[in-house]
Amino acid sequence: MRTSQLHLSTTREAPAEAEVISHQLMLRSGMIRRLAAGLYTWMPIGLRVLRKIEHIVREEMNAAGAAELLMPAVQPAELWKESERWSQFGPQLLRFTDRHDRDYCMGPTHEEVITDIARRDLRSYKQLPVNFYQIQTKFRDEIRPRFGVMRSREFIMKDAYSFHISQESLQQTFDDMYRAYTNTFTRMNLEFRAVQADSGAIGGSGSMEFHVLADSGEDAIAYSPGGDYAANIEKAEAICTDTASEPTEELRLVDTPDTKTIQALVDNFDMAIEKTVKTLICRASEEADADFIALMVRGDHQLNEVKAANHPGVLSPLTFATEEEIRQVAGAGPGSLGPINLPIPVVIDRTVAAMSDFGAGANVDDKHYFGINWGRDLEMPEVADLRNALAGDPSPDGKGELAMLRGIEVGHIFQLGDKYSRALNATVLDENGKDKLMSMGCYGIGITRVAAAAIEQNHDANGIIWPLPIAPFQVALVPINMRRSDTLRAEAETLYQQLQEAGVEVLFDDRDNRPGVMFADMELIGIPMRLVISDKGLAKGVIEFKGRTDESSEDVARDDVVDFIKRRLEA
RNA sequence: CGGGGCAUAGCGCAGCCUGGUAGCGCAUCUGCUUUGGGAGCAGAGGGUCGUAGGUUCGAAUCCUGCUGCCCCGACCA
Repeated sequence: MRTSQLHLSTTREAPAEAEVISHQLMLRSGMIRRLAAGLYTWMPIGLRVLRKIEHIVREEMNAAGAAELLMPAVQPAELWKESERWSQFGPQLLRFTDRHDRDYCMGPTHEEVITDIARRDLRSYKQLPVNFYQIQTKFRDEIRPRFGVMRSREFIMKDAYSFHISQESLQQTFDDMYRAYTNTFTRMNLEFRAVQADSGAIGGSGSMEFHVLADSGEDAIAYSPGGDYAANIEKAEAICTDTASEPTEELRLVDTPDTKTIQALVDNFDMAIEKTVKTLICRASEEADADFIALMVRGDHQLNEVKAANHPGVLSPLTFATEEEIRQVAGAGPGSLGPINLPIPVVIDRTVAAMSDFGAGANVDDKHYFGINWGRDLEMPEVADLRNALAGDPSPDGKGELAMLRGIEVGHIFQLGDKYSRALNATVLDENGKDKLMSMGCYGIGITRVAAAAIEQNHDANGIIWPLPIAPFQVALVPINMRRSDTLRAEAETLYQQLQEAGVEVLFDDRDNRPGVMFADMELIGIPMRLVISDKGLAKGVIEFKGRTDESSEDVARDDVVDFIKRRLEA
């Protein structure tokens, strides 16, 4: 392709709205253009990247035995009412009516549609297992679309759904998908990690996320450098190996004016933050014998909201009590809460259970208890894993200590079980001729997000550094002052032809620009290899080669240059 | 949706406080020169200052409503 045909449109400055580097570079390089909040046009150069990503995903899915189909983006409300997600999904589901006043939505995901297909088309266990996938545009009316294409409202996803007669079969396909995803991201030359993930309200035994590693990633990943353990911070178990020491202090009630925060407690009373306890009050679930429930973590620890919401006594989604509600149930404001004389159920984190001689609010304004000890001063409440794991915690697999990484979630594989097959009554006849609910798995890759994540992971001051397998072009062919030399023009055209005939994806910069402009543009859009052809070089019989991340260029004999590039591509 | 901010040419910004001819850089167009790291000179085009109202002789500027966008929170590929 020639730059003159590509509509290459680059800018030196990024629009002020772009915050993260991938968004800035995608706008500057002309990959995408914004239409409205969370809606983007993929310009020719951006679309080439998308197609490359799709191609690899498609090949790996096909290789793993999945069958591609294409479902409608618009879905009828009936199906969603049947699964009860019409009411559960909330405002993230974009709904509208047609001319007959029938309800529809833009598909945010396709469990309902595929399960409907399955219950109509699958009759016998002999047809199982089966794994369908599609690569398709989704719409989720996100509260806050952000970071350009990283979290847009309209995006392209590869979503796959598998159907099984048994858990063993589901597990096997799940494992196949795990390998397919590993192959997929490996082939894209991305640095990634598969991590255990929270399976949320759906339950199920298996849920793994695939994260592209990048310092700017939104998700924290806890992993064991010496072992195989890796988990999303939402899921990572926080282990406490300490046990409570014998009490050495008396319990005492202390006046603590102007001490509403843990930090104030530490500052005003010279208290170690590890000797303080933070109390959070949230709404209780129906299982609890109260409207509210108190959760406690050590002063310097962070409540893990996913773990909290998963606790049976806690209302999901997690809803913190308002200050007014706190006053009603505890008799004091949020700055003076603690376990003693708190008339609601209490759940404490494992670390809190191992504390002694600690301080916490007295449930009276401006008063705290110091020297609290479990067993002596009050009964030990229920203990649970409530906090975020931290670097240095023991690894749950028993191998060494946890370390932290940041990642961008680009894939998720999930064992759904029979949640949707039950709701939509998707059954097949088993070997005894009896109806049996199929179990399901689902497997997603955010195609558009992969493009953004690849940039977050691979860029420098000059622009994008595409990994070769997903680069819009493999080679940039840059002629120097072609307009002044018919010889050079002819040579450049010939080389362009030869590269194309050799199957090389080459972008020929045929604009009448100064060299600096062309170099800067080719680097900004991130083409992995560059060939510079000039009269000067041709006089010596050479073409100049430079890799996108190379410090300097090297001369390659004109006659060898096509083979040289082919060898590079095969490497 | 709650909290904060912004809206002036395609992009980045100044002007607003203290009302009176709308400006700068990049980009675009023309001409000449230049040509191995985002050229120079000369010229040109392009803005109902987000929108609706109000105050005023006069509003980009002051006031009010609305809309859009960005940032922080909960959600997710």
